Amino acid sequence: MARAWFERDAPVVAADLLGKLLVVERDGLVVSGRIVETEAYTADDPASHSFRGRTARNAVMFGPAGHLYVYLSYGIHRCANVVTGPEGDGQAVLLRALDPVAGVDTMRRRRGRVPIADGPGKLCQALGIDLGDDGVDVTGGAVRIVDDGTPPPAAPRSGPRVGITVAVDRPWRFRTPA
DNA sequence: CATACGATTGACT
DNA sequence: GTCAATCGTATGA
Repeated sequence: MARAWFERDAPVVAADLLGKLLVVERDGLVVSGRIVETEAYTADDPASHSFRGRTARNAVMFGPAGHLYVYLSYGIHRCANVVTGPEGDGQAVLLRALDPVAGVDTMRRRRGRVPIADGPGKLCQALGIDLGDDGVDVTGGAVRIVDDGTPPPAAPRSGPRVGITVAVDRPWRFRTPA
């Protein structure tokens, strides 16, 4: 995807990401999956890491769109986001779940025989995304988001975000219907 | 400097 | 359904 595609507002990109492929190429292994669940976060959103301004951790969120924002969650898991919107805005889309497409055997090995990625932590584990990937460009390169021609669902399911207790009036969780 | 807590997951009752 | 794991970060003294 081109940079401009990511420069739109987070809720728009979040819905449009459904159906796209997330590809991770590393150590000669290619692993990919189709994105089926996302969540949008903006700077005026109390639930967003960017809400209280730029810090060392969320610096990438305030950088140019189309880059990966990876952080450690609960001291154990990693969560991957794609930065969206104008540079300096602090918007991002959390990649919550995807359906395995390629490299299923690799995903199975990383995930302990279960090649599913139905949660942000599991997704990163299956694809091998870690904190070293914070800030990488996903418009091309080892970690990238590509369009294989599959259109986003016409009627994505949306609702309140998971694990969020504030701003529940923003239905910014998007999911591909089963 | 001290401390409370989280955009989660998996194991256990 | 309940709960511990585990540590970087944000926040306050």
